[in-house]
Amino acid sequence: MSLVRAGSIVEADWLARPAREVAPALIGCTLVRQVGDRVVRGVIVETEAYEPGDPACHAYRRRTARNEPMFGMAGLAYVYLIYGMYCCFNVVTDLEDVPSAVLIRALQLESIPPWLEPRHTRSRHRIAAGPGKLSRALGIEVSHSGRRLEPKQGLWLQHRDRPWSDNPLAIVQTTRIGISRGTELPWRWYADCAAVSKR
DNA sequence: TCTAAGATGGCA
DNA sequence: GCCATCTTAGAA
Repeated sequence: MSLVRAGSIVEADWLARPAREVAPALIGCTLVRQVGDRVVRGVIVETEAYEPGDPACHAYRRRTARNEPMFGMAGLAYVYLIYGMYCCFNVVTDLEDVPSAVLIRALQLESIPPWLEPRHTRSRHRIAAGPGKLSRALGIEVSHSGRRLEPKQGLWLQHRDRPWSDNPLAIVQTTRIGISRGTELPWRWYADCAAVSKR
């Protein structure tokens, strides 16, 4: 693994380990979205891990066209449509052919995305509180699935900034939300703040 | 504060 | 039918 500098871009090799390790490590990192010349940044405050052998993992049964990116190299995006109207954004982790990913569930946004409709910007601190709202806020769609997380794609990750490292929020580990199997696995992490989907 | 149900579409 | 969701309405 390469040396990690505060604020530097997260590279694939840093993500090439089990999702249950990456998920808590991503808390405090920044997700950056660029559309044209407009940039929106948000600190990741809530994550969930999905791994092989985990009945809640999309790749639990078999490899399909939808879950294909989960089998790919670390550092890819895995995005899927849920309940017909929302997208969920995941960061692919671990080695190739080891289907695993981290669901990014909430961000503490640095600024209000200028492209968002006013009706979605009313609850200032909770605009990206929840995976569906997060994807809507950043304009992440299924078409991003399988793409690398890098500036060239307009979507990438940065390591924790110095301010976070100097004064980190407490990280809570608990069970995952919105699933019916694997409910006992404690693979959800969040930083205790208002931007989290649920405490 | 809580529970229930509707919107809406791909997937197994 | 089931969903790694969110919002709104209505009960309590």
